[in-house]
Amino acid sequence: MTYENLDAKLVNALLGDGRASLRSLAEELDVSVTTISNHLSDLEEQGVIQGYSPIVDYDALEYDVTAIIQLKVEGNALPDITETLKEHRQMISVYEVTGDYDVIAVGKFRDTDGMNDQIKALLTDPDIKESNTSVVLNAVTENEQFKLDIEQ
Amino acid sequence: MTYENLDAKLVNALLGDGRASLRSLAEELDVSVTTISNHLSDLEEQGVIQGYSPIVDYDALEYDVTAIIQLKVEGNALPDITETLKEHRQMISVYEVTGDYDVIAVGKFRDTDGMNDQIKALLTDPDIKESNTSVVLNAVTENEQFKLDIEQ
DNA sequence: CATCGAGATTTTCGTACGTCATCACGCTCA
DNA sequence: TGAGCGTGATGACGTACGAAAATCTCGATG
Repeated sequence: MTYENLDAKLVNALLGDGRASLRSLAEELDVSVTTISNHLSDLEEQGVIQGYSPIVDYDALEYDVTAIIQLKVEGNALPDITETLKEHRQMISVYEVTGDYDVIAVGKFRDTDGMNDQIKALLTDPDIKESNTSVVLNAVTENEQFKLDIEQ
Repeated sequence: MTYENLDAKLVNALLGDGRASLRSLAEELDVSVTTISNHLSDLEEQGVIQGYSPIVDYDALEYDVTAIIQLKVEGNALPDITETLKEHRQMISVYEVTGDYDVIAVGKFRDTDGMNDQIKALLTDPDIKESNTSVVLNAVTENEQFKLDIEQ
């Protein structure tokens, strides 16, 4: 097994259970606990693994509405706009993109009223030339982290 | 402290560090280890916490291209299309939405060639009436899970 | 109708025990 | 020569269990 292979397998194992103990990981990958510990530290230091998080079901917590907001922005205002969006904690993802629009953002809200209020407040910015909001009817998959290829 | 309050604080603490030990969580929230253990089990059983995951930096792993794909679909083919997208493991999120398009999906690819191949393959489906792909220039924030309100 | 209180239920706690993570060390193998 | 291994020592960890505390239930009472 190559070094990189073990790293990829380790990441994949953690993607399966982010709270798995080093011992169980060692058993699963058939290497020693020491090796797991060393590789995991390396992955964290390299920034491949940036941290750990519970997978929270916001639907179960009464954040029922997800919306995808697309914006056309005055060219030089793009950094300001994305920074503003980023500071809204309910914005899950904010992307600067190519194509018809300049920014695509995904946000979660308690209800349609909460969504309306926040989006209307956002759109008062004069640097926003055009906007387009899609409300999510069904999140088929969301924020799914995929497992890495294992080279044989 | 109300029951719900402790649960929200526990989720928030885990959002800060998803591998935090029960003891450190107990100390942070000023309750016993047993209480943390019980509440955490409950949150997991209720589905509020659906699991745990490392936060993987795909950029560091040579998945450099993120694309947002929007599709207009023949009405009755929507479930098939979303299911197909879901099965592509590199699709991070797949949403059925209101608005101009019927489906919005976010995918990650090794490079633009890989992206092109996969998207072209997808678009051969005759039930897709129209598509629009935006390439992400800059992921300002991505898949950020936000902390819960704590009712006082 | 508001209040009380005994009993049941739920929630929290402390303890104890077996397991785990970490670190340093020297060894093995290719 | 460096990646991986095993060992041993130490402190931290997770879990089970019974006891204690808090909360809820609901009929009785003034």
